[in-house]
Amino acid sequence: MLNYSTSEENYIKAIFHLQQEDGTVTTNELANELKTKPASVTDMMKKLKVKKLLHYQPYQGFRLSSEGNKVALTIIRRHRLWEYFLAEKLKFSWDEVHAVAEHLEHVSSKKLIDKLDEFLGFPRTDPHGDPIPDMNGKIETSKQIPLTELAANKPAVVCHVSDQSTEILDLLRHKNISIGTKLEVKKKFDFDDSMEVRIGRHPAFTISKQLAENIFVQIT
Amino acid sequence: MLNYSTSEENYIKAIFHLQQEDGTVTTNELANELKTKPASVTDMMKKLKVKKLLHYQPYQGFRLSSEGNKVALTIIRRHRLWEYFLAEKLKFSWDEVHAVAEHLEHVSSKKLIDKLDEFLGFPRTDPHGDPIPDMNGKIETSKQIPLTELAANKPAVVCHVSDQSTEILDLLRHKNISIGTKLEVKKKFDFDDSMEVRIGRHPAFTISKQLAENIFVQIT
DNA sequence: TTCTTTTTTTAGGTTTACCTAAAAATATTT
DNA sequence: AAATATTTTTAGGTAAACCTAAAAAAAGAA
Repeated sequence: MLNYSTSEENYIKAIFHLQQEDGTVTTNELANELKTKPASVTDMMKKLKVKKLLHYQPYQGFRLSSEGNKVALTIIRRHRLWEYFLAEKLKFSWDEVHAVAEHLEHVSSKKLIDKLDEFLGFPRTDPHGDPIPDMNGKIETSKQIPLTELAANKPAVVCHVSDQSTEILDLLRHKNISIGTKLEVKKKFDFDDSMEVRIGRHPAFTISKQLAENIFVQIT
Repeated sequence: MLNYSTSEENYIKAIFHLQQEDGTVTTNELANELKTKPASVTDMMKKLKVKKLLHYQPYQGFRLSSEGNKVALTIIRRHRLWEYFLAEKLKFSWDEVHAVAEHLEHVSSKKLIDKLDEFLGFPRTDPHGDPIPDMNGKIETSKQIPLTELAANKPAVVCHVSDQSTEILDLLRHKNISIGTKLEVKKKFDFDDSMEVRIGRHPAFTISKQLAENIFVQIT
């Protein structure tokens, strides 16, 4: 696998994430995600097309080629392993790891990453509950659903929080929810889409629609 | 302290190292060290002068300002802590750490480096025996002398090897010399400046002038 | 000291990754 | 379907960090 610039890597990673939801990604979506201008996106798309990392016809949006996907997965592997390292070994808090990992992920030595993986004991998920691709780019695809879609009285475990702001962390800490928390939805209110949630034998409490949308769980 | 580009950091680091020997650094020396062209060096010197990181009058060579020195020491701190991490935790061999640390050193989070330092147990030297600056940029200045200058029968400990090629590593391994090895010079031969060296109670063996020049020791 | 060589700087060009503004293509409304 | 709005691309420009070639300054030799 060739080496790519930090900028190219950031584009590839962003496309990978956006196409999980959309299938195909548009110029504006990508410009917005990367806080850059549509014209810059078009420039880069031409370059990545020449490098055969993505499929792109002008005005038609784009998606990664299989080579592009492979590249994306190695970047995500680096990112998540560094996040795990920062949280687990250096005791960074949950909401601090992302920003630092954004920089570390661009150091591209394969040997470094594989040895780091080994040193960390081959962790399967990062501190946000996202799965870490293995050496071959294989990634666990567990069916994560937002809390809004969890049926009532189904026991589930929190595996991911999509928003990573300090504000949401604060709220989650207050409600005693973190990755690995086992919970059940007891009741949903159609009026404002809020819900009553219960952790173990504790008394149930209320969660807003906005919060529930950002909490992802796996049914247990 | 401000943030500097990877390129700026590499220039600052190179000047720092060169001025240890020379006091003042010339355009050609620096171009040679960084494998770039003299014209590029002049460009960068102008920029670093504006940023007040160095003293520079056209045609007069340059040296770092006190601010420049501070910056250099934080980069060296990052580099050597990462080298220590790679060797100690990830089990990289001695001659592999440098190349990877060259990339990691440009990740500029102060918190990352201070936490890494703590995680590693505040090591005082990197795997090559070079001292690691502390959080305030203080660096141990132990009088390291090349083996060529060590008087006969003075016990000393190997603290540094200046050349870091695979070839020298190979030779050192064969002779059983590494950082921390305690040795004594038994005899010097003026004809070719070779010397007889003895490690502990083992039989003495010969070291060439070229090798001795690259081995640095501290008297114990 | 003057001439020659070496070193350093200037002038002008390239590439990467951005940008703005305008043109072209596509989508949406009426 | 035509008009309008939005999205995307093109055209042309900027800054960083490099380059080559030529000019200027400094150093060394005759």
